[in-house]
Amino acid sequence: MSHPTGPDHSRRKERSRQAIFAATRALVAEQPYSEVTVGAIAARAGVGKQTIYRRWPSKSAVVFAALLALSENPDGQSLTLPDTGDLAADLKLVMRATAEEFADPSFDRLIRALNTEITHDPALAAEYHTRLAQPLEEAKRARLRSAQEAGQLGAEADLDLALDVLYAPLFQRWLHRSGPLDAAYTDSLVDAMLRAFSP
Amino acid sequence: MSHPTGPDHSRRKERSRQAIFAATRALVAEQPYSEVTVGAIAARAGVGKQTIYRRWPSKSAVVFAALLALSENPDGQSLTLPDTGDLAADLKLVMRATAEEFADPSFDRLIRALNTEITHDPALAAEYHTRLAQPLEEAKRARLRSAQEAGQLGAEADLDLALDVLYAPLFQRWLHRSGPLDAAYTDSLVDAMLRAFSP
Amino acid sequence: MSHPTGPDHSRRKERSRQAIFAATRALVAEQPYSEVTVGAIAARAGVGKQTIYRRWPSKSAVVFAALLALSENPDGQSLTLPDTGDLAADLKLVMRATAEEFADPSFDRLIRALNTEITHDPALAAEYHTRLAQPLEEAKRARLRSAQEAGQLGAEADLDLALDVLYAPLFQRWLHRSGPLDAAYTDSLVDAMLRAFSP
Amino acid sequence: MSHPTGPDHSRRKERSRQAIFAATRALVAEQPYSEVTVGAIAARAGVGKQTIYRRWPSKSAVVFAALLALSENPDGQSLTLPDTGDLAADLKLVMRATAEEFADPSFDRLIRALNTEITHDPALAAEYHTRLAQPLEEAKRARLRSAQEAGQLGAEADLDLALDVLYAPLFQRWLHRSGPLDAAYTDSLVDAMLRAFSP
DNA sequence: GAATAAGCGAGACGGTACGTCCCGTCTTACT
DNA sequence: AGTAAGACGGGACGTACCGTCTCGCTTATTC
Repeated sequence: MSHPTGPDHSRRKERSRQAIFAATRALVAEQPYSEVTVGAIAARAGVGKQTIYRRWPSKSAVVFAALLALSENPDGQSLTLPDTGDLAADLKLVMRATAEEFADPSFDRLIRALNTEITHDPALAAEYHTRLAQPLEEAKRARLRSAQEAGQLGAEADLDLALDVLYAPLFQRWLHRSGPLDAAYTDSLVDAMLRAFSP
Repeated sequence: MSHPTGPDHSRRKERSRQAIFAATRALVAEQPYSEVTVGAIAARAGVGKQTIYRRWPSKSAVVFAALLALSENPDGQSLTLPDTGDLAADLKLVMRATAEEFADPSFDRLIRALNTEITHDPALAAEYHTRLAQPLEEAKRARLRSAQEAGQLGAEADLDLALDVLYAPLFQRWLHRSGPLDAAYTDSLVDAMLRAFSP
Repeated sequence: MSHPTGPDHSRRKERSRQAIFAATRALVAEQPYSEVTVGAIAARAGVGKQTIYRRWPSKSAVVFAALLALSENPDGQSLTLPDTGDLAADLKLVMRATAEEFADPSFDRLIRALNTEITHDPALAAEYHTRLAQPLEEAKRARLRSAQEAGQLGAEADLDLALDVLYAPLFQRWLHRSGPLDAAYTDSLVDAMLRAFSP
Repeated sequence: MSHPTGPDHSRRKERSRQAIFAATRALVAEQPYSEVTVGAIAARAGVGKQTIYRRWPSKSAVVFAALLALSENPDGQSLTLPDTGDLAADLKLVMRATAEEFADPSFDRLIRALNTEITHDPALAAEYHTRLAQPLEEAKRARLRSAQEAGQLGAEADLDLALDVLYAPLFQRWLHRSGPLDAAYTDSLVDAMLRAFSP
């Protein structure tokens, strides 16, 4: 089973691919996204600019691919959220962890860059949803479904809506820096969601 | 009554100011934000580039000012939301109207541009909150407070959290284009919020 | 009397023009012509690349203009060759001086570069002839005409042909490095020309 | 009898060699020399770039080799100029023929390219003289020597100088396009040379 | 006749210069 | 004094080739 595109320069290809991703992540983490240039990525990766342009059409696409490659689960095993039986406790734990991730400046810059890109490019947005957001959402939905089956959520509860109610306020507060991402806030979101969707 | 800046050039100043804002809004509405340039705004407004740079430090600031000027309530009268006494109906009406606004492509582009800027620039974000978001939020909060006083919401309800639960999912769905912004969705958000915060 | 092309930024313009010419001459003199780049000229001149491209269409044109500017007689006074009455002595003197000029490595590189350009671009060749070659040729022709009137050259002698016979072998020997450019050679050219065109 | 370089791939080698030369000549004849690229030669010849770089160090060298291969006398027989006993007539004939060769656009481009290369690269210049120029010059010199022995040229005449006087003006007029390469001009050169070097 | 290894076509690679675009500043002529 | 116009120094863009490298395939010889 060979590629139809010609000789398989796969070793060099893979090496440069990883170098490009590493350089991209480093640069996006250490300076504002708009000041990252394709030339700088190439130089840091020890790669010609053409090697980047041959594979991706724009800076956005490279950055996006670099973040995807970082986040993707390579061995196909699916994510699962903790399930102790105590829904409120489990959700509060997970949301506090999420809020903490956003506190890291590098991660913050990376995700802001990613968010800007998917905001302006529907094609990237679609790929983002398929490859990153959906697997994560599915894990969250699975936890809610388990709670629903245990009678902790209403039988008719719209679990997707419940997830929106949980996560959208957190995301928005982070994106607009409109308030602290602390445990009090995430806990109150969990409580509100439970009041809305309990039986 | 002259300005403290010297002889009275205020008429010219005001004329060019309005021309710049009009040109900015037109350009941002008709093409991707990143392709709008200060040079193009100046040319369209029939103004020298320096006239823009003398007043604002960057493209973002001009765009932001143009949007502020558009949205601000010039005569100081504060916004109010409808209050028929039926909280659910009033909120559903308002949220459907909000969702419809987002459907307009020009408005969509403008708000995405604005959102990108405030996402990356905390100073702009602060100004945005003070001058645009807070007045609107205050109007919404006032409506909820009125309902709370009428006993339609719990006495202890956190009204800011309630607003987040109502609006953040709507905003996120629009920003990420993760689903239709239809009445079914906005209505279900109102219902969820009411379940969570009713007495 | 103003330029029709807009505001007269003539001071800056002239300063950058001279800086570009100086940088060009320095670079062409110190390295092979093909390794001189427009970017390097701009950097050395402390000028943006666009300032060069705004004025000349290509590297060749800049180099050519820089050499023209160097060689042109700014105050309109015409060249004259020595005229002692002894034609052979005068010509031998002039040709030895010409041969010595070619011995300077910087000058050599500059003239080779110029020669390559006019060899490949008829438009440049025409300009070269009008502005550099013809004035010089006219001076030489005038010396021969003076000799002709003194009866030292045949009345019917084709003076242009005589000039070709004098200078073309010198030029070719230099261009192809096919032999030494010494006094013996230039003197023998003068002698041959005199034998061919004396009465 | 095998080459020292290993197994005898000489047939393939020779085929690709000829393909490279043909492609090179075609490309140099049909477009400006500076726009001919090694990649284009390789593609036109149906050959990998490495096959070219393995054999020649640069584009110049390939072009030069292609022209040498074209012009060289493969069977070792030496050139001879016509010798009817009438020196003036013989030389005028030969020079008219030379002038006509230069009129062919393809030939013109080829020779200009060759000239540019040998102008800038002394090593190529040396090879050019040894393998192309000298055999031709020797033939011309032989014709003059024959005339000298017949008493048609002075016994002391410097035949190399005579050749320079004949050919350099023709070459220079072609190179700089400074006048028509017609019979009147070539004839007048022959006449001038004869006046200068006759007994 | 199959195994071996040299050389080939193809073309991706790291790198450099290209010529263009736009930035934010500066200069000029005009009002 | 402040403006419209636009040239300027600077720097990133995305492209074209350079000369090198790696790959799989073709050949021709060797066992």
